[in-house]
Amino acid sequence: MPELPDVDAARVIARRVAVGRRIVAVECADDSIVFDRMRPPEVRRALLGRRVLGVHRRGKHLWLELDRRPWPCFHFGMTGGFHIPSAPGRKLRSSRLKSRGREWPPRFTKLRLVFGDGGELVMSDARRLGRIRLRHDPAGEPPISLLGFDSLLELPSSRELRRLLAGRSAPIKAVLLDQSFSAGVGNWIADEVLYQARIDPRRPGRSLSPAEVSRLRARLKYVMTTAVKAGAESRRFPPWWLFHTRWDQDVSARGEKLRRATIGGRTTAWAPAVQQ
DNA sequence: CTCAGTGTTCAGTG
DNA sequence: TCACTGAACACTGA
Repeated sequence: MPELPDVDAARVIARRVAVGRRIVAVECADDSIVFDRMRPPEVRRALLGRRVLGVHRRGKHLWLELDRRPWPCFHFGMTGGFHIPSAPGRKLRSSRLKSRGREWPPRFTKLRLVFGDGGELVMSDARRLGRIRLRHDPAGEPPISLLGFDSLLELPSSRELRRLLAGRSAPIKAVLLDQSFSAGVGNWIADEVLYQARIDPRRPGRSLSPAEVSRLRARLKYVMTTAVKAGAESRRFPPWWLFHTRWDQDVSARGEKLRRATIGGRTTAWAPAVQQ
């Protein structure tokens, strides 16, 4: 699920159900990997009885602001995410919905928060690469303090971006995936941005011309804002985006032949005819 | 059974 | 010390 647009959608959901409410019950899986060596009692002690004052995001990290520290911080890894109970359906149409999709709490629930008004927020994670941590100053402590600029909210100027890229010999795709460079860029967004900026993902970061850096910046801003606006609902992305064909087609929607290779440790799709 | 996967971290290397 | 690379992590689903 999670690239920055998905995480921002989770932020909006959490804001709606949690802000202004008090946590009246906490269920916590005994999973010292996802909880980063914490045990359930420590988690419960920090959260139970607290009021939620806000929800914050930086890059792909989220945290809840409570009326007392420490605060819970969430990272979704590859398969984590927030869930809320589905709206009370009119008629529960028999077996189909029961087995899949609508079970509550969801399979792989790691943390379940119940609020004073009866609302709930669950963090689940099948693959267990996500993390839940407690921090007294989330933005000031690792891992969030180690992030680079937020790719949605604080894009540097082209000039600054050129400076940041100057020392980078890794492929530009790998640089974009580096969260200490541009926080929030994930695999498909890196490919999308490079496709739209017409830059070969294998190019060393430092080899980009000023014009290319400007295009990169503009397309990063455009892809992020568009994807966030769409609420991470990919059906609403413009039809010509690489996104729609990058996993399973030989050509882009515009008819350009696609090539795939591992770059920066990830499967990368690009259109050599238009990306140099 | 095998393999890839929307992400990060760590060890080893230059 | 820094930057880079690739393996490891843990599990699902095709």
